[in-house]
Amino acid sequence: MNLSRQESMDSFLAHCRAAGMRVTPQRLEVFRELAQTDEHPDAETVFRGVRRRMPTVSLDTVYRTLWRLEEQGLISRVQVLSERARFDGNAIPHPHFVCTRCGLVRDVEYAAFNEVEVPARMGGVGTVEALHVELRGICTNCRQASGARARRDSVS
Amino acid sequence: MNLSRQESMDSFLAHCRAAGMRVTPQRLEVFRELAQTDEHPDAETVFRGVRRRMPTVSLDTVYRTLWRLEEQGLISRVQVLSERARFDGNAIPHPHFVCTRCGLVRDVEYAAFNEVEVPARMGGVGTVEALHVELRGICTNCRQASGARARRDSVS
DNA sequence: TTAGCTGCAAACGCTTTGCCGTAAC
DNA sequence: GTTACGGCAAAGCGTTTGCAGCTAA
Repeated sequence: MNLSRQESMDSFLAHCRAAGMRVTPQRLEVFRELAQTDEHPDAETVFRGVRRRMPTVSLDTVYRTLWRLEEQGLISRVQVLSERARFDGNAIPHPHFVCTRCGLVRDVEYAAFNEVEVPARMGGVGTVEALHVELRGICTNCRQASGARARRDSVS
Repeated sequence: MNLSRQESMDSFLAHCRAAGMRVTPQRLEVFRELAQTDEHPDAETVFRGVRRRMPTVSLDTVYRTLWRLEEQGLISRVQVLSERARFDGNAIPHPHFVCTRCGLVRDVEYAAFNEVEVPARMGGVGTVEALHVELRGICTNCRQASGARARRDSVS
C-alpha cells in the first residue's frame, strides 16, 4: 500500500503507458506533488507546488490532470461526489449509501456502524467528535439503466 | 431518533424559540421540506419544493436558512466540509481525519476500519464498492489557536 | 418599535471549456 | 506525421453578499 517515492513514480509511468496515456512533464509533476505529501491538498495548492519547478504550468492543466489521474484510479478525491451541497433533515450522524454514478444519497441500516468505537483522540492529529461513514457504490436505478455496462465498469 | 412529522415540527419550533431565532414561514417550510423526505436534496431541490407552497420564496433565502439550521444542529449536510476539491496520492480507500474548523485532512490509523465488513449489497438501494470513513473533529492546531473557545464550542 | 429576516440582483470563487499551437509517440 | 495535450482566456455554475423594505416578536 505504501510505495517508496521511486517505486511510486515507476508504477505511475507503467500505468500511464499501459493505459495509452501520454507521459508529459506536467503529469509527472502533478503526480509527484501528490505522491510526496500526505496533506491532501486542493488543486490550487498542487498548482503552486508544481509551479515552483515548472513556472509555465497553468491551473487548468492541473485540474485536467487531477481528474484524469483520478479517472485512472491513480489518485483519489477526499469528500467527493457532488458539486452541490446536499442536506439531511436528520442531524444525528448516521451512515449513508452514496451512488458514485448519479449522486443519490440514502440512509442505510448498517449494524457495523454502531459497533465500532470512536476514539476520542486521533494520535497527535486532533480530537474526534463524529464518525461519518459512506458506503459508495452503484444504486439500483443506475445499474438497471446501464445494464451490463455498469457491471463491467464497476470491476475496475 | 425518528420523530413523527408533528413531533419534529414541534421540536423545531421549540428549538427556534429557545435559540431566539425568529420563526418565519420560510424557515418552517424549508425545515418541513427536509423533514418529510429522505432523499437528501440539494438547495435547488429544496427551493423548488418550498416554492410550490410559497411562490415568492427566493433561492438565497433557502441557502441562508439551510446554513442557519445546520449551524443550529437542526439539520446536517452530507459530504460537507470543503468548498474545494481535495486530492489524495493514495487511491486505496482508507480512513481520514477531517478538521471541521480548518478543513485539514490526514490519513489515520483506525483499526476498527479494517475490521468492519462491507456488505456487497445494501438492501434494495444498490451494490457497495467501497467504504469511506471520516473521523470529524478539531485538529490540534485549531484547538490550540482558539484555546478555551474551541473547547466550549465543540460541546454543542 | 426594532432587530432580524427576506427578496432582489449583482458579485464571487472554484472549476470547466473552446480554441489553437505544441509536443509525445 | 498524428493526435493527444497544454496554455490562455473567457464562461459556467453553485453559492454568497449588500442593500432596502418588511415583519415577527
